Formats: sequence, structure tokens, C-alpha cells
Amino acid sequence: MKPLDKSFWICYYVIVIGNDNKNDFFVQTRPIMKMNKRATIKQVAKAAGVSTQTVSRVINNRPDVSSETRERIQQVILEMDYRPSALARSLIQQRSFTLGVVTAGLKYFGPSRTLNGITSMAEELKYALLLEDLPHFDSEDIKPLLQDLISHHVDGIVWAVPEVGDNRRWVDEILMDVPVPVVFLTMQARAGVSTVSVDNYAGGVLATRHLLELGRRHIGHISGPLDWWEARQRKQAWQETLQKAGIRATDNHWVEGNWSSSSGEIAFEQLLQSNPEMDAIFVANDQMALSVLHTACRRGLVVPRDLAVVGFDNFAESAYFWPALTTVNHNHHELGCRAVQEVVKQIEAVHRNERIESQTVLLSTELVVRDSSICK
Amino acid sequence: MKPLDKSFWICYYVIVIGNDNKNDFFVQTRPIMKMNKRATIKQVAKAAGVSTQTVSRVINNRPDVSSETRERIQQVILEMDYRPSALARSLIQQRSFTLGVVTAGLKYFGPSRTLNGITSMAEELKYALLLEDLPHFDSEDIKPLLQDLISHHVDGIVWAVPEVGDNRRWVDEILMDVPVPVVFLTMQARAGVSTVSVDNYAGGVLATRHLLELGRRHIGHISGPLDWWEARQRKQAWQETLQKAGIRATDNHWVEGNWSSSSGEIAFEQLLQSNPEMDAIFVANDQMALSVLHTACRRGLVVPRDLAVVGFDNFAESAYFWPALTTVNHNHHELGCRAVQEVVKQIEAVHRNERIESQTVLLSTELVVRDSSICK
DNA sequence: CTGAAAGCGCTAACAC
DNA sequence: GTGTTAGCGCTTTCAG
Repeated sequence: MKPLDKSFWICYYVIVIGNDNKNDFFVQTRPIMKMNKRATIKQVAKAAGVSTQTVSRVINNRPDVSSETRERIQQVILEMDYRPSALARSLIQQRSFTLGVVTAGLKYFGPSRTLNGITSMAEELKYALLLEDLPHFDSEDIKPLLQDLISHHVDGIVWAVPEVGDNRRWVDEILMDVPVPVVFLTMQARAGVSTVSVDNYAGGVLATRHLLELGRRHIGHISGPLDWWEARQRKQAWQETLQKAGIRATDNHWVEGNWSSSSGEIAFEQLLQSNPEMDAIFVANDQMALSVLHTACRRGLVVPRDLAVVGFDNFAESAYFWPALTTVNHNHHELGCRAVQEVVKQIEAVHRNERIESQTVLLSTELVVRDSSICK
Repeated sequence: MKPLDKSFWICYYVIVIGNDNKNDFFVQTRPIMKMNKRATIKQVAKAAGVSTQTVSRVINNRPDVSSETRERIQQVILEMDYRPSALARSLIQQRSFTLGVVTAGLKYFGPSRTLNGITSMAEELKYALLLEDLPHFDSEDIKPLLQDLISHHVDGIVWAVPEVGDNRRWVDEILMDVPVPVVFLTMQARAGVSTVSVDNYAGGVLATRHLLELGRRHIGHISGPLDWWEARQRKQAWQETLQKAGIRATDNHWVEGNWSSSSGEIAFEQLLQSNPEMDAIFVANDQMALSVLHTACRRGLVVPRDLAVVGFDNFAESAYFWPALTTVNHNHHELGCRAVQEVVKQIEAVHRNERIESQTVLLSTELVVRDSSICK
């Protein structure tokens, strides 16, 4: 038997379909063929009867090819379904048009929306994305990860991991060894580092002021875990806004949660004990606010009459909580977009041998007033 | 002035910090230096006084190097912070250890959890991930996208876009031209195609049977958009389960939503009109179920006494709806993991010149009973 | 055990 | 306009 043409491989497919709750299944095989090889520039050149250089010129839209040759080559390219190898190009051009993206907690609402912003802007700017998702926010040794990205020749890095604990400790030591621009999301501004963050402090002020303006004077707070920079910002805004209004915010008036609905429930119960006069509460995210609404309802408290509730994040379902949740809106998508824009700007600058300037961007927030704070 | 050493570039960083709601900002500049170049195998070889091949042997843990030479080279590698170029390796080895991942609707709950599963399994199996996110579920021309992935030499592709409309129309025409294994998520089984999906039909049966067992006889349904395969499966399960129980499910008994909470509200209002006897409802996802709870509450209906509600997806907040939502749980994370395992299995097989077999995997679901269906 | 030569797919720099 | 040469960073083959 003649050996198979190496450019094809034959596959036999087996289908196994389980029926629900039974062990029945049926099997079906069918051979199908797959082309095994991408076309190379050499093959195209040979087929068109020119040198690889000329093909390269056509691919890159260089002017110095006769229109006759160009057309012939383009024809061949179409026929052979040829696409130049991005890898080989990256090697020779010392530019990959690829961004490394490092995320954490992709399963949560915020990070994935941010990633969505990153993908859309990267697509727009024609950059490919190499994705790494950290298993924990407070990651151990990030050096191997950085080296991995660099070994893939990424042109820049978007560090889309929020600042938690001292998970930025490596920045000062290692960042200067990273040979490409890096932009950080959601972290405290630092000299010499580009960051893009939401203005959590301003958002916290909006929320707290809103409750003050409604005449509430016993305003509690459920914070996020305080090793999160964002949680500290929101809490600080609550505290300082109350102080400016001449109201003391003591330790009886707030409890630390961990962002989850279940932690919100526990925190709220605690707060009801320590601060029975409480007539309003600013909760550091909508998930926890949801369980506050839930628990209040169960306890016979009427929101907002007995307790006004304001959340943070404005996640898609908040408008359908019962009652609909007043919350602070901010734009995760925009966050990702801006980060990509910034890192690409720096890449371009480096490429033109210009010096680059780091920028700290703070995105604004807005209050979305719904039924959980205003009595109808 | 002496020209700068080409292996360094100097950057001046400018920090701009906006104060909330004021136009104040301050600027700070500081020059910092970044190393410009990754070390190459050549430089390592030179520094260690050996040839590049010997370094290569050390990198790849080949046995045939004297332990003396090996140690010296490893020392140099550490000092120079050298990592081999994944690009160059991919080129020569004709293997990139990179998977192309195509998603859609990353901003939604399900797809991002699935991506999380993909990242964690890819990490475990030491594959890098090239991410593309489609702006729409029902995508126009996917050929350029596939070509783009192939031009990046991905070893396999995970198509994590749910089957919507005829967005699988290209499969029969184009798939055999794709020179690497492809695994599809969330789609109807087809001959010759590997798929991994959740058993939506079985889940729908669980939900409907549960309501029947509670003695409900007027069970409505709010479906997802019926151009979605998943939505059709869930609806069909509802319909057929009722029929098997001797109950007719006519067009008065269901309305089509679009997965969003707002569509769920509208659909529910409609259903209340067309089917006033309704004493239970199976809603095709938790978001829409949320607005059903919300609307029922507003209308003075008591859940579950007047209306038992079952959702689908078990998203993290469902336990904190009011009342807590009974729903069908399935594992988005697992979905991503299985897809990566499957595609890597096929890649390995191709690499060993074995024939590969396609498999249809259906992940099971389970009912999570909470307060929205069972009267206490 | 180690090194020299060739080449993965492509493009920059130069020739003609 | 077009082809030739060299080389991006690495590994494979083969010679010593």
C-alpha cells in the first residue's frame, strides 16, 4: 500500500451520545480528511514563478511590484488559501503585534467585563491577545509568568489584576527588567508606573452624600475585604464624607465583608446588632447589597423606609432586585479599552524611539438612583 | 554626547493624578531605564564559552551534556535571566503549544466562567492561549478569524461560541480546511465534529418534573431566544415533560424572552394575561427568573404559594434572590476544562500520527431546590 | 560529550 | 521591478 500523502491525515470520528439518565448511546464512525499543512511563501513563490521576496512585497502592499505580477501572485494566494506566518514575521520584525493580558478572577463579574473591553480594543487596534489567568488575586511568584509572556515576544502587557494585599510588591524590583511597556489596572498611583483605575473614592463620596441628602444620619457601611485597594478607597470615602458632615463613623458603624452575597448577609446581621439606629447603609458592591435587601426583607424591615440601601458596581441585574437597587455605576469595559490604548501608545512610542510617559487615568463614576434609597 | 547604548532606553514618566471633581493635578517626571533586549541563546553560549547547541541541550534537559558544562550554563542562564524564545521554538518544532480560543459575549456570566475553565486547564496542560472575542454571537464571516489563528500556528482551537441561528453554517464547508483539531462548545451533536455541551434537555426535564411533583398543573415557560440551541433544548424538555404527564402545553403557556432580566419582566406580564391559571413557571435562565420574582412581588403574588418559580443556570446570586431561587445547576467551568482536555488529546494524537476520534460530551445537570418552589 | 551546518517562514538590505 | 544574500532564535542532523 502506498504511504499516505504527507499533506493529509485521515481521521475516524466516533460519536458517543448519552441519553439523559440512561446508558444508551450509539456510535458512528466516518473517515474524514484534513489538510495537514499551511501553505508557505516558498510554495506560493514557486507556484507563481517568482521569488519569495516578490511575494513578500505583495503581502505587505509594497508599491514596487508590477501590477501584472501582483495580480498573478494574489490569484495564487487566494487559490492556495495562503496566510503569512505571524510567527516568522514576529521573529524577523522583532514585533509580534501581540499583547500579554494577565487577569485574575475571570469568573467574577468585573474582571470579565474588563477583559471584554480589552478584547474589543485590541481587535480594533489589530493586536492579538495572549491570555493568562491567575488562580489567586494575591499571587505568589509572578516572575515565571512574566518570563513566559516575554518568551512569547509580547509587545506590551496589560496587568488586569486588581491590587490586593501586597501583590504589587514585585513592581519596584522587577518592572524595570521587563523589556516592554506594562499598564496596570485598578491600582494605587505610583511614580513611574502607568495605571488605569476607576475612581472608587469619588464613587464612595457620591453614594454617601446621596444618603446624607436624603436626611439619613445613621449611615452604616459594609466594606469589601480591606486588603483590596478598591475596598479601602470606598470605605475611606464613606468615612471622610461622614466626618465632613460632622458625623462620626466609628467601628460600630461598619463591618468588613468579602464581596460575596453570603458575607454580606453575615456582615449585615452584625451591623444590625452593633448599630441598631442605622437608617441607611452603603454597601461596597451589589452582590453584598443584594443579600442586605434579602435579609432586610426577611426581618421585616422595609427598604427604603426603614433602611436606605446603596450599592456599588451597577451590575446588570441590580435594576431587578427587590426593591431595585440604587448603586454607583462605573464602566469596566472602558477600563479595559483605556488600558489597551495606553499600552499600545507606549509601544508605538518606543518603536519610534521616543521617550514614553506614564499616565495615571482615573475613570469617573455616577450614581444610579433607584427604589432602594428613595421612598415613593 | 555619546549615543545611548542600544540595549537601554530611557523613559521619562509623567504622572497625572486628577482629584475628584476638581481640575487639580500634579505632574512628576522621573527618568527610568528599561532593558531593551531579551537575552538570546547565542549570548548565553558566548558567555558560557560553548556552542548554541550545547545550551539548547541544557534547556531541553537532554542527557548528553557533562554535568560540569551543564552547571556552568545553568549559572549563566540564571545570571542573564534567559528564557528561550517560544516563537523560534514554535517555528522550528512546528508546534506552538498554543490554543486558539474563540468566545462571544464575554461580558455575560456563562461565557466568562467557561473561559475561566479553559484558562485553568490550559495552564495545567502547559498550553498558552490566544484569545479572540466575537462582537456578536451570530457572526458574519469567520474565515478571516480562523486564518488569523492559523497564521499564529495554534495547535488547536476551542470554539467557545454557543450555537445561535445558523452560526454553525460554516462548519461543513470550512472545517476540513482547518489544519488543526477544533472542539466546539455548546452545540448540537454532529457527525465528524467534537462537541462539549451541557445537557440542557435533561436539565429542563428536571425542572419541569420538580414542578409536577409539587402538584402544579399549570406550568408556564419563559424561554430564551429560540434561535439559541440551548433555549430550544430547554423549551422542548418543558413541553415534552408536560405532554408525557398528560398535560397540554399550548402557545398560551409560554413566551419567548431574550435572556435579559428586562425581557423576563415583559414575558411574565404577557404570560399572566394569556394564562391566568398559571401556578408555576419554569424560566430558562436565572436573570429572567429574577425579574419574574420581582414582578410577582410587585403584583402581590406570593412565591411560591401562588406561583412556584424554577430558573436555570444557578448563578452565584440566585441563592440571595427573594425568595431564594430554585434552579438547575450546571458547570460552566467544567465545560471549558473538558473542551481543552479534548482538543489537547486530539493534538497529541495527531502528533503521534494516530487517527483521532471525535466525541460528543454532554455534561449533566442537577436541581437545586430553594424557597421559590417549596412552601415552608 | 560537543560543535558545525542547515533550515523553520519570513523580511531587510542590497544588488542588478 | 525583481532576485540574491543574510539572518531573526532556535533545533535537528550529523560529524568528530
